[in-house]
Amino acid sequence: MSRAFYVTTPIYYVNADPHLGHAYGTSLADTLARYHRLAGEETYFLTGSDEHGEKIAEVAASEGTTPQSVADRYSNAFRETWETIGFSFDQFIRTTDPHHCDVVQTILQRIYDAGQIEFREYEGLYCVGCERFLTERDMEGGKCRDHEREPERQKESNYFFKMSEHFEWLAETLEARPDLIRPERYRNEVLGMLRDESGLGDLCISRPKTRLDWGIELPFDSNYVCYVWFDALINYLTGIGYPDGPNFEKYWASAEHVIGKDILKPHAVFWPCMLRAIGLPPYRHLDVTGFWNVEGRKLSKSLGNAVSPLALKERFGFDALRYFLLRDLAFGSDSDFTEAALVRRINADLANNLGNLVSRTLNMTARYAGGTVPEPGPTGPDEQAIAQLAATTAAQVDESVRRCEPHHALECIFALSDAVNRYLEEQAPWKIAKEQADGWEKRVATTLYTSCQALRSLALLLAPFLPETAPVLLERLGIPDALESARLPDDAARWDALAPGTPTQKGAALFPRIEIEKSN
RNA sequence: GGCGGUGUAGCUCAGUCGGUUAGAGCGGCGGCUUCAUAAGCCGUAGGUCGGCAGUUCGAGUCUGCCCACCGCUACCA
Repeated sequence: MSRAFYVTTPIYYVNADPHLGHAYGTSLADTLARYHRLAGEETYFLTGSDEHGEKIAEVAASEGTTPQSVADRYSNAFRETWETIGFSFDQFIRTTDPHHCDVVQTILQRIYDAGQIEFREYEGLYCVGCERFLTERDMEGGKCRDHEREPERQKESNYFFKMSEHFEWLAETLEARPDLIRPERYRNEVLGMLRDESGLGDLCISRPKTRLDWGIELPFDSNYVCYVWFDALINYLTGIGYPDGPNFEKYWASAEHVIGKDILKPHAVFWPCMLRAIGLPPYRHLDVTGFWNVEGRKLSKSLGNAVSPLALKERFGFDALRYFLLRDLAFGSDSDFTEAALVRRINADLANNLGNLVSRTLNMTARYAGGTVPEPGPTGPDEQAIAQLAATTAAQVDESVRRCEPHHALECIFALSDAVNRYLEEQAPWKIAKEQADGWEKRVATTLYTSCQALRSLALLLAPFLPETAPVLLERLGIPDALESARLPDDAARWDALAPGTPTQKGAALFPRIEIEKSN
């Protein structure tokens, strides 16, 4: 029985166009999905859009249009961008899909029947300008910060999910499963939230329609709609056919959510508690990413420095961009996106190291071996060392990907490429070919054979990270179908899979070097 | 304020259970080489491991205090 793998991106809130941060999270999930597929696991990759809630209603009101049309516009922008880029998601879910709304209502009713939802009257300070209740933080000198007016004391009744009943269980679960939330610092943060109880209580899951009607109606009270987070999180279940889809159990048991650090609390606290109330086990991993700054500044709508993923794809190619994102951001930390750093990374790793290795290997194969993978002569310790390193690298990549450390996986892969460059330098087949001493042809053949095998390993290991480039490389190695039957990590460690006699093609530069521009 | 994190070569960062001369990549500099994308390879950088004190035979690696920056505590990936 093959293993399963289920990965999700956050569902993107439809009040802005896709930017670098969205592209990063989706690239990570896409890479994980591709890796696990190549590892022979039944993989399901879900992304989508989160479309309910006040902010969308506000945007619609300000534009004089309907929330649905705002949601349609941005949801399409995300879906089309992701399709253009070529992400390998299996489904693009929308929280306004009728099926999703049905599932949300089913779950609400079930939790309600189980006594996990309570109707409570709430009295607080309501700001007419904000159209919401204020907390102390929203006020200064007794007035709303935004509107500088005194809020009114109002009563409102709402439904609350008795979330706090699950906190003890959640804390124990986090203690028992150190890799549930990773990197570890975010797990610690969540434990902190649970410990000091600052502000964390039961979760208000309703909004009266008099205030907000853009949401899913509560099945047990048509005067209310569901709080947007409660609705949104459930997409992760809807997407794989909850409650009775044939694959639901299989996928849910291997669920892995990729999120940004800004939405840690809903995913690390609300969601596990909700799942427990629903009667489901928690997800397997929550992978929390850091943020990208741009040229030293925070990514922000008001600064207008949001970087369009499509524009970057146009200029640099998506494989290169994605490589930079996954390589340069230590998983979990923040990092700075600069064009200078991007160009440096592309040139140093993709052009000089990998791309040039491909060029020189395939060029020499054409020149000294008639354009086919040569029949090797006897191998020595140098060849065995390369083969050994490929095997080690495959194992390291597997481990790193499973720990959600893409930067480390890539570091290992490029160390292999680096080692092959050095190996070539030591063997110097061009020199041997020139001197033509006894048996020179066999020696050159052995060297080129070894390099070609290494390129094959590199292409397989890179396939999840560079989905456009890896197939090109495999094609040049004369094995265009290699990915169809490949199994990572073991196949990347095989050293006999590229048969002598296989025709190779030199081709153009895989990643042309980018010359320094004075654009900024 | 509270909780947490970070501070290691010019830049980005690794540094497991404390132990010989503190590492990598990039950049810079010098040399070699020409199969290759002016790419590659070799050598080099002498950094008080934020500061002070302590524990120890011995601390970047543990303890305390201090300084700086950052995150969370408030539904922007």
